[in-house]
Amino acid sequence: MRIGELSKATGVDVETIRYYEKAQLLSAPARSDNGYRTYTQAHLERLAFIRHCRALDIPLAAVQRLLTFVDSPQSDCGEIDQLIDAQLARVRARLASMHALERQLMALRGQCTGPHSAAECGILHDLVAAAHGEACVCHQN
Amino acid sequence: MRIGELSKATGVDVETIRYYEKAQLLSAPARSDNGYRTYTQAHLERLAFIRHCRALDIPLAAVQRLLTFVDSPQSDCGEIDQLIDAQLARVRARLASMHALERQLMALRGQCTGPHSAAECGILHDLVAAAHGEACVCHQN
DNA sequence: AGAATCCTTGGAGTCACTACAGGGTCAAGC
DNA sequence: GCTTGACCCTGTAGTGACTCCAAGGATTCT
Repeated sequence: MRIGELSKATGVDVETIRYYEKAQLLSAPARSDNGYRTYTQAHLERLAFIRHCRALDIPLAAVQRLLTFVDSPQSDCGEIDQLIDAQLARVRARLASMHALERQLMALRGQCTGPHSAAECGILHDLVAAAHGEACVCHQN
Repeated sequence: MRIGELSKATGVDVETIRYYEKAQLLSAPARSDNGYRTYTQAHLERLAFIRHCRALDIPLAAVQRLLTFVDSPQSDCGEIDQLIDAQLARVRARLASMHALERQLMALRGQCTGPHSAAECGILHDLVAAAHGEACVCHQN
């Protein structure tokens, strides 16, 4: 299978596949006489594994760790749990701060209703007030 | 005020302040005889404004647009509204995908309960199954 | 005087790609 | 045989918003 076919089969961009090879996530495939990469079914599965992990927003370094577990099935799975837990914690922390952000932006957006000049804009006023250390609607609590 | 004092006054890293100057967000300050940057109160306020926007996760390019409105109070504020709306939309889109992510990771985490080998690990099993195109707990729906 | 702290510049590293530039290879059609 | 177009190769640079470091000069404290 050439790189274009692998790309179509997995939906992963050709450049991204080459990037994974350089980043040592995908083993370098055999080359045909003309220098083209020739992939096997094993490569396809490994790539699908990587993309599935990435769909879960797992960093590439953690994906690499997970791949070593795929390759050594006898090892203890404790670190796998830890990796997923860490990822869950990251996602939850980000989620909480994004919720706060949404509230803050909504409060800020509420400061400006109709069309008028920047000088009269409640949003800008609020952002400038915050810069003076004064209270702002978005960071009141 | 020297850069270290500005840094302490605002809680912004010295390197970040220099970065803002290079990125044209903060105007280049005067220099004292020894070449040290000398900041004014106006710089401090501008920096506080930038950081407040960044706390709302507004991209630096958008912050730069906002700063031009601070400098020209007579202009129409329509674009300000648009900027905040765009930011709110970005945050909400990210929020939705992060919620989905949390659900997926929780389902995946539920596959592994006790300590055992990687070969028996439900998490790894699920990730590999997904790589084979089979159903996985995390992307069932 | 020496040490610690501060300041300067410039460049590289982070993450996970993405986008070229400048070439080589191959199959189909004329 | 030649052109066209799709594919492939390598290597490098860019993205955003910093962060870190090296190598040196200035200032301040003891």
